[in-house]
Amino acid sequence: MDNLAFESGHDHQHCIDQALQQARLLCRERQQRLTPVRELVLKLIWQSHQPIGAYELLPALAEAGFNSAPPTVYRALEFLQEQGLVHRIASLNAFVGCPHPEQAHQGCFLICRQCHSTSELDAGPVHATLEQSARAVGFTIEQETVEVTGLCPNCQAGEGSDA
Amino acid sequence: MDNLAFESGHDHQHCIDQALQQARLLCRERQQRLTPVRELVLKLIWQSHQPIGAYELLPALAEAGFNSAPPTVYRALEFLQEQGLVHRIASLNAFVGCPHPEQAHQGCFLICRQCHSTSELDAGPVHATLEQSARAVGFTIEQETVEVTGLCPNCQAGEGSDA
DNA sequence: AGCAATCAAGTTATACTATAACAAAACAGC
DNA sequence: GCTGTTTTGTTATAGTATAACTTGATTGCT
Repeated sequence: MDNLAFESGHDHQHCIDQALQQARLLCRERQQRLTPVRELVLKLIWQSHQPIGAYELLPALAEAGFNSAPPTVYRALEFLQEQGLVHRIASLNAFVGCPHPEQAHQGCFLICRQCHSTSELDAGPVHATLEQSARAVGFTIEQETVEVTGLCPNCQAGEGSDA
Repeated sequence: MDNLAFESGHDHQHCIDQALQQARLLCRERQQRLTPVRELVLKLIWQSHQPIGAYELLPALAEAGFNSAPPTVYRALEFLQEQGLVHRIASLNAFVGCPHPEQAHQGCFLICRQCHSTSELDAGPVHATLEQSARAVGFTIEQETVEVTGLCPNCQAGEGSDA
């Protein structure tokens, strides 16, 4: 689906701008308010371009003149999650920008344990498999947490030359 | 694989006894020490038969005369996880007994949001799907977190009659 | 524009989850 | 029994998240 995270030479600033632009558009369409603090949180998350912890965002909020107590950032994160603009990575207690916020979906992530780059995959195939297993036992799926940790292509190369 | 959690009439005490028996056996085989505090933690986890938080275990440890500071339980949990006897559920910050500790494997869980019963599925099918997606982008999988939340059969029945 | 209702942000306090670091005790092999 | 190793006790603290109440901004109505 979207594996920019594993490509070395992509235009990061372009990523950020595009994500923000789309967020503004979506929020307008949905009549949701992408307030300054919410937009800043989203921008910071995209700037990191890796899963980032809530508390890591606080200093930048403070610098920008906002209140930098935890509830501020958690409230922004809650909003952004509701709008599908960011996902939470449970195994890392961290948050990452969603490259496809236009329609609600479950996340499915590949997370490099070394460089922490994270790629969101199409959750479709995994969902189909899970749906089948769940149906077999009569379970109704509402939410899926699929987080895969390992080594991205770049870091595999690195490990090989180290050894 | 093992869906006891969704079957209403299973012999719970038997579950617990069997899990403990197998744990003792495995640890002996592996020359690992299933000390009293470790065994107690394992027993408590199986008694709950649902994901249970580390701090919820502390009172019972205190009653049994052990130190009940967090490190005690976290160390026991770490050991039990290393031995494959329990899994951690990242999306709940909780721990659950593993019904198949005899060989290392990734967990794949169905978690009922209402009654909190949790069933560990065979991770094979999901793993195959993930492996394929990962290979396509050159990612090497090391660890999988697959946690599905929804409604178990029993609770679906309950919701129907409520509405 | 003025008002009321709603939503968002500020603020303080605290709950929950997990680990670091060092001391004491228990255990295993010689 | 001595010694090195593993486990447990103990104290302190780091890291993550939310409750509850106050203040401020925005919206929609008249």
